[in-house]
Amino acid sequence: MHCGCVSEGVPSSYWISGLAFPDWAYKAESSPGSRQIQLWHFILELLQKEEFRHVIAWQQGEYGEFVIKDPDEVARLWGRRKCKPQMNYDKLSRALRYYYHKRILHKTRGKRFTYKFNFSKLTFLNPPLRDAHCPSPPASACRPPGVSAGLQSELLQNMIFARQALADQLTFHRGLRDPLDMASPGNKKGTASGPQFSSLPSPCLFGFCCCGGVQDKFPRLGAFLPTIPHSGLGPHSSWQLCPPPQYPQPSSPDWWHFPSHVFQHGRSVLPLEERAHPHSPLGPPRSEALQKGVSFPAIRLQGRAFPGLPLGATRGHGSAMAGGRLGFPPDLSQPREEAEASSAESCLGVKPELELEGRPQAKGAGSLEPSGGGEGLHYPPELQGLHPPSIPCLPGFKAGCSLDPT
DNA sequence: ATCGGAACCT
DNA sequence: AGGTTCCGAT
Repeated sequence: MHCGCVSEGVPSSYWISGLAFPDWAYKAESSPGSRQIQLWHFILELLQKEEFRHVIAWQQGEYGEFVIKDPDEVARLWGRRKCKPQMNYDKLSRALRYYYHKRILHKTRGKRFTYKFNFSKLTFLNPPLRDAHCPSPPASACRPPGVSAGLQSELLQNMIFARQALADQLTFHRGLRDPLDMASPGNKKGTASGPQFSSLPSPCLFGFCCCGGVQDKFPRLGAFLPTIPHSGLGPHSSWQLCPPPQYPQPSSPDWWHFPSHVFQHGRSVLPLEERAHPHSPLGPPRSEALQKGVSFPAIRLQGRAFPGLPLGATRGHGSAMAGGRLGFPPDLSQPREEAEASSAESCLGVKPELELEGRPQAKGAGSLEPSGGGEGLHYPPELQGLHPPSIPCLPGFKAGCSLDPT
C-alpha cells in the first residue's frame, strides 16, 4: 500500500520522547484506528527542522507561535506525507482551523499565516510518561557534547514550555477548565480516549536542560521550541545551568513574556524566600512584571540563585505525587546516586489552584487570544503575595520550593 | 486571507 | 477521529 510518499526524512515516531509527543502517539497499535501522523505533529516536525526554516518557522518572541512562510510548500509537504497530491494551503488551513476548537492551535490575528500552539493542550492529550527519571550528571556535564549554545537556549525553552505545559495540565485537570473545552471531543471524561492526568507523572523538566545526556534522551527536544530572543542567557557561553543566572533585567522582559494563561491567573508564585525578603540579594529587584505577580520561584543550585520557572510539577492528585516523579532538578552538586534518589521525590510547583477566568476563546478577553486581551494580566490585590503551594519537596529542601537545601 | 459548515473519506 | 474537499461568507 505504498504510494511513494515520503516522510521528508522526519521520523514520525518518537521525537520528543517522553515530553509531549511520546512515540506511542504514532504507533498503530496504540490506536484502533491506526493512528497516522497528525497535522500538528507534522507542523512541529517541520518547525524543528533547520532545513524547513524557510518554509515554516517559529515566530521570534512569541512562544509557540509560528509562521508559515511558504504556505504552498508546507501544503505540498503535507500532501506528500499524507499521499494527497491535491493538498493545498486552503485544505491544510481548514485542517488547522479544526484545531481551534480543540485548542491545539489558534490563529494569531492580524498576522498572515501565523498560528500559535497551545502546548498545554498538546501535552494534556498525551499519556503518562514512561520513564521520566532525572539523571543527574556532574555540573560539568551540563552542556553535553554536541549541545551548542543555541541548543542550550532552546533546551531552556523546552524546559520552560514543559513546565508551562504541565502547569497548564494541572490547571486543566483540576476541573477549572474552560467550558468550551469540556465540550470538545477530545475531552470526554471517563473515556479511554485520553490519558488521565492523575496518572501523569511529571517529567524531570529541569533535567531536560540541566542534566547531561539530554541529547541522547531527548534527541529532538532541542529544536522543539522557538528561540527566545534572548534576555539573559544567550550571551553566556558558560552553560552552567539552564535558567538565566539572574533575574531578567527590566530592560529585557522577554523572560517573563510567556503567553500561557498559567501566568495570568492572579497567582503569585513567589517563593517564600522571595516574599520574606522582597529585596533579596538573590537577584536584582523584581521587575514590573514580577511586581504584578508574574514571578517564578527562585531556585538555588550550586549556590546560585535563579529565577524560578513556571512549574508544573504537581502534587496533583496525590497518586501522581506518590509516583514521585516530579520535575525538579536535583542539586547538581550532589553525588549522582544521591541526587537521583532525591530527584525521585523532588517536586516543586505553582499553586495548582489556578483560575480560569473566562474563556480563552472569548473575544478580547481570552488569555489564549494573543491579539485580543493585550497583556491580560489581572491580579486582584488579594491574590498577590499568596503563599506558594504546600508542595512536598526534595528532602532537605524547604517547602516553599526553594532548592536551597537547609 | 480567514473562517466554518457540510459532506465525504479512511 | 482526523482529516480532505468544496464552497460561500467575511
